[in-house]
Amino acid sequence: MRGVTIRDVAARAGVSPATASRVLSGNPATSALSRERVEQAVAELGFRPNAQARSLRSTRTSTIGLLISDVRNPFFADLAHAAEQQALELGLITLLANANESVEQQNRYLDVLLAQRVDGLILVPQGGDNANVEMLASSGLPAVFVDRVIDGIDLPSVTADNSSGMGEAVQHLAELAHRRIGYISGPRSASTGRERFAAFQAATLACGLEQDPELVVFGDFQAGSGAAGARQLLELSNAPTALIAADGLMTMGAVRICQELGIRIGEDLSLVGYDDIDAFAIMRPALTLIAQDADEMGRTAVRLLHQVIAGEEPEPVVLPTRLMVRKSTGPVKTGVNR
Amino acid sequence: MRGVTIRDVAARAGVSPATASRVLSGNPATSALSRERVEQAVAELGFRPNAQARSLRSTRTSTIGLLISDVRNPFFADLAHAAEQQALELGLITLLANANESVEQQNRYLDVLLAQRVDGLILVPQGGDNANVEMLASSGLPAVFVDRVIDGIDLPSVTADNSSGMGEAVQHLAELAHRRIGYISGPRSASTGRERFAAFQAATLACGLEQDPELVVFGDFQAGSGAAGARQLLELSNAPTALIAADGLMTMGAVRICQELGIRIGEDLSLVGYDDIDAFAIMRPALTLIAQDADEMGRTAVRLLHQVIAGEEPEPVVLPTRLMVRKSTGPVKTGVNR
DNA sequence: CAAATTGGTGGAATCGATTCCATGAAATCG
DNA sequence: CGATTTCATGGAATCGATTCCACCAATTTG
Repeated sequence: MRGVTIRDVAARAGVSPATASRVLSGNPATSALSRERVEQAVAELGFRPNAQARSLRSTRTSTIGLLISDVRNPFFADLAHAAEQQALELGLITLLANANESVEQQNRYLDVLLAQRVDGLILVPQGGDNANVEMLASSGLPAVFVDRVIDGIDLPSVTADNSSGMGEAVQHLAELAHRRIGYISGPRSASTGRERFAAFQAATLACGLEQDPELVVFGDFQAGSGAAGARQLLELSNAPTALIAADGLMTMGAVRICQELGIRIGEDLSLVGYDDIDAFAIMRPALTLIAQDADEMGRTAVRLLHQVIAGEEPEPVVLPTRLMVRKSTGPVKTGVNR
Repeated sequence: MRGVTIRDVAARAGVSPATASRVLSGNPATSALSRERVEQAVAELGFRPNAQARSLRSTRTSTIGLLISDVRNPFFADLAHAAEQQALELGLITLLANANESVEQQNRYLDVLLAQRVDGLILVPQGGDNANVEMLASSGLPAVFVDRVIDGIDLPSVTADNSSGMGEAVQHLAELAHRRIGYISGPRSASTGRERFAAFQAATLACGLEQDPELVVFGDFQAGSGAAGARQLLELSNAPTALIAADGLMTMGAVRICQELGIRIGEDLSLVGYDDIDAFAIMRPALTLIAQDADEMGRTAVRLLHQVIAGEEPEPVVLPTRLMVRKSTGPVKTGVNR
């Protein structure tokens, strides 16, 4: 069954490999007769073109790579799903790779995807060692950044406005009379980590809130660090009355810790999460959060990449973020010390 | 930068392409001198071997395909993550593809992955049109089923014991005096859907519970169908006092509906979920659920595939499932009609 | 010291599909 | 009706790395 080549097909159809190839690639310069005979031979032999051989010659693979930072993060799962569907519509196949929030693994997959000669690459860059990403950018392979960018590397990008949603969140908490807001930040190595933190600082300053460095802890966008950060903040002698976490997984970690410590979210503590993850809607209390549109981000990334492949130079796209107020935030409790 | 071939490297190093190739593939029949010169040339030119050309000749790609049914289902996200890490340890690169619970899309990706000449394939088969899967099985390409199987197609598999956890769950509910248990089933097209349903029926029979066909609704393993199913069951004139959902996403849908209908989970209604998803642990009340080890399943699938690639014929592996009792199940309320 | 082994090397064939180029037949035109 | 264009086709080169085979030099062995 395996090892059926186009030569076998051609022989069976009584034509040359050249003609068989033309039929298979939809080249119009083929007669109805040979088209029919080749198609029948293909069916009879169960022929499957070897993509390697094909793209070796034609230098196109109709395949794009999507290198995300964490499959287990629902935000990226959604993004990947939307991107893949959009790619399918454009006739592109998506090979998904998971950097697992590790630069080393990112670089490894970068190598693999380049070696696979994908037609283009969508990348959620990890911070740290950028050598491979720089190589990618200068290689001329169509590529776009999604969600995060790397300063100094000029590639088209789709990102979210990391500032406006955060500003709304801080203002919302300020209006509820919170003065000390704890912040569980993403890593400084990620642009999203830096931008959200900067937005947090700017907003607390603008609202005249306390700017105590003790109120900020740095995590790595994974649940464990969110938990550790929340614990550290909540065990402060002068603990914050509200908490903002900078991504979905760290939010989950923070929630877990609140429960362990017996802190009632929405009453004893106001919590603002990040990312509009399904689970956050059905939690009780439902989580107030900063939402970004993962689906739109995924789709846009593919469209941008498609443009780059077509030789265009698309402008960077910045999608909005917004605060969704639900039940995990409330007025600060005055006089009651927990 | 692009288009550097091994010929360029060889020329720069002053050796033949054959020697350059040997150095690059770690063939011991190379002198220290040429090894050094080739490596330097590679570095200077930024040479990247073309995987297509390589595997065209050597028929190995060191790449495996992992075709899951839904990236957005945390169970499969966990499974994919674990599989990928295990593959990396064995020196294999995982290309992840997402069937999106659709046979058509599964078949499309099956074509692509075969054309990419992956060394092996791990597949969560969709039900329905099996033609492509049969083709796969008879093609001789190393392949294993994970999570689900297709009857009549003899491939090594890693599945969960869909029976024991379900049995425990029904018994647990029976002990809490529930007599009418609603069941939100997976599709009959999936082996897991069928097996869990069969286990549910067997267990209700064994425990002497009601076997009303009205108590069973069929979903498609996605959140929407879980919601629709839960609504249908809970709006029954003679509604069940307990609900079991057959996968994680349908469980989430069911929870959402309970909240919409104002039904207090764990008090008005007992709910047993499926899959040990992080979110289920931090929900209030924490969900009682049937847990399977997604990580172990992913790792085992890769190990099995590795064995198949090595020419062995591994036995099917069945992993245990177990009931984790938390707070969403409680004694049936007698006398109180909601 | 001749013969056999070992080790490194280069030339050339190879993997399978695509595509350039030349060719011959049919169709169109002046 | 001869000349030109169109069209389908086959032969052969090609993509880039691997690997078989032959070769030569250096070493070891009888």
